[in-house]
Amino acid sequence: MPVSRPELSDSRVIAHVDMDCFYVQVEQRKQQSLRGQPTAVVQYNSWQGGGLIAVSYEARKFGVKRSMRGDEAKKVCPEIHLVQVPVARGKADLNSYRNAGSEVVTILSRRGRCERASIDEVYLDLTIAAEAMLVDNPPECLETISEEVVKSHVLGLEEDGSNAREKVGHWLTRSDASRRDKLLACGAFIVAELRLQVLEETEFTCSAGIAHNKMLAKLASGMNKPAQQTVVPFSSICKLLGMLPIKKMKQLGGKLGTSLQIDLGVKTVGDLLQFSEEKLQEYYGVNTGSWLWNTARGISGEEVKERLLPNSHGSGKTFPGPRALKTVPSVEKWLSELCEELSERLQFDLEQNKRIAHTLTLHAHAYKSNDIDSFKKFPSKSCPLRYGTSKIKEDALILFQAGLREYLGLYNFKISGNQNSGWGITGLSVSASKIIAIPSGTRSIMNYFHNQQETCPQVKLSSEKLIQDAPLLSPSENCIENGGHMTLQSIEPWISCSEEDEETKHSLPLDRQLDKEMCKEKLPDKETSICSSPDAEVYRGWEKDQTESNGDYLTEKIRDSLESEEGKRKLNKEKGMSTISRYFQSQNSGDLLKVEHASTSKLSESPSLSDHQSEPPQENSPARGESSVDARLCSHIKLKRPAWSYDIDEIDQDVLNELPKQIQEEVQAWLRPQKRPHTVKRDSGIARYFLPAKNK
DNA sequence: ACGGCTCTTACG
DNA sequence: TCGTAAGAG
Repeated sequence: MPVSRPELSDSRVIAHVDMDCFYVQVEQRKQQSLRGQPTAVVQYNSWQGGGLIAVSYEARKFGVKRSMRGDEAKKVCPEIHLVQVPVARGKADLNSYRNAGSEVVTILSRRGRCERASIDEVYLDLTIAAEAMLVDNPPECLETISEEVVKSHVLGLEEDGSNAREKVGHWLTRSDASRRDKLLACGAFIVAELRLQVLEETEFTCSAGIAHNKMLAKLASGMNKPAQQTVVPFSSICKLLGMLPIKKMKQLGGKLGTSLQIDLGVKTVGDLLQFSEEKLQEYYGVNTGSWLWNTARGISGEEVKERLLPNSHGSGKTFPGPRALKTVPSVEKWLSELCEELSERLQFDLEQNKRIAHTLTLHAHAYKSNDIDSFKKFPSKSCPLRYGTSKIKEDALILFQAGLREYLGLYNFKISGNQNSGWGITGLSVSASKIIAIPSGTRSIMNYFHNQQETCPQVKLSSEKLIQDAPLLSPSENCIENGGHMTLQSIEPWISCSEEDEETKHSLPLDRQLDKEMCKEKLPDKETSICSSPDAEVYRGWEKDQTESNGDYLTEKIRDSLESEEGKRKLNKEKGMSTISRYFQSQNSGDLLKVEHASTSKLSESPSLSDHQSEPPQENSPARGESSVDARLCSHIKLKRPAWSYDIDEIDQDVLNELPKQIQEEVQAWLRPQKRPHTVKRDSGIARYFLPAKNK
């Protein structure tokens, strides 16, 4: 749902740049003979010639549309060239487009804050650059203006006939213009340059909108395509929105827009002006109501975020109708393909961008026949993400099984969980999210762990969560290995190592526990992470040697848990506790819990655990005031292997009492599961538009 | 029982 | 927090 943001400045210079039929351009660059030809990119789908996902402007003239099938397109445009999307592992492979998108983003980010909005779109905040230009090199002083910028469209200028360029040129260089208009004019110059650079360096054309906010820039970029740009002066806003069909506004293309039409009789954005903010809030809630009110006036304070890379990676496939997957093994097979692609992209992201994803999520669409609640949705499930293709596969399958069990219900799962009776999977996807840049430098790594400990010493686990998520925790938990060195050289090997290597030797070298359970607030962001010295540091692969059994162990447990509710509860407790135990271990409460120590591996040969009391200064040791905690944490991070299971009765109350209060509370809460906090249903509001139309 | 396949954001 | 839903392209 859209949310209103206060407008911080009304003279920002914001651009939206949109690649023209991007996939087609990528294919045309690859195969130059397609240039200028009516062309479309089709997605592999033998049914009716595949679905079009991008259509060249030449083909559009013939009436070819996206969301036509290949066969239809041929009918209206027999000359059309249909190019197939690359296929890998039995599914569409969009990597070439992603990479091309990155090329463009790199160029477009040169002049100001840049937000990658999708594979082929970015927002730019050019305020600073435009202000600077206005000071140093104002358009009114320019002697010549480039072809590209004089081709701009300026809303509100009547561009009738041949003198359009003259008028635009005049508007751009007017010395008596308002400051806002001058800033936009500067923006137009900058964007024209950027677009030219994109063309020269990538061969791609794009269109752009230049305005005072994202909403208007986006609107404008679509007004003159392809390969053109459009400016929205302040004075043109009213007219622009007054005419605009409500559905054309971003965020109003779906149910909300429909609801506005039906419930309020609104046809254009301008029609919204009649309604008071309160009225709109009454209908659509405070946030959306305010957003609508502001939107009608062309007000949008949404900022351009600095983001050049995606926040998540996903890989999915649909299995429509008769192709639905009906057995667990077939699901496993496809899951495996999807996980391979995902893993590959994660490795790539790691190498290229030094980022690590922390959460793995599985989504599925399913149907089941002959059941009361056959409309139930397949629940999505997530767990900590462990690097390594086969680990991802393993975990994804576990997530799937957990989801399936929940979807089918205990009874049906037991009866038919494994055979094809009554259920089918029509869509599967795995995705990786919570992608965080690896802080570089020993100090920042130390800081990283330290901060996490400082800011969130409490293990954030509610009993509710435990029960819910228990079976979903990672079967094998990694421990943290921080050798104190991190260099490119040291990171490369395990990045590029082979599958076997990866599986036997390298797990993800990051603290999933620490960041996930101890301290989400203080994850290193641009401010806190120190990008200082490229000095020697290592993220060693966290060894693993307790893995093999764990996957099976978990599977067993799930199976066991099916036998009785009691079994289920027990399992949950164990899983939750193992999570807590990991924390305790890193807190150096070795005797608190009885753990099954796995054999040591070569990585843990260094200083022994007992050193932890004394300062174990490592090379490049933190050696700052707070080093004691750091060092201790690190030594544990380095040496301790979290237990997979332990005996709950072994918890020593005395030791427990020594723990920080918050931890104690968490443990107590776990020992005596508390009732859920009663969540109050939000004041009814009128959530009408969320309901299917017929229910209204 | 779908156009496929991604991706982001907001909410409870 | 996780899981869901809407929305965009």
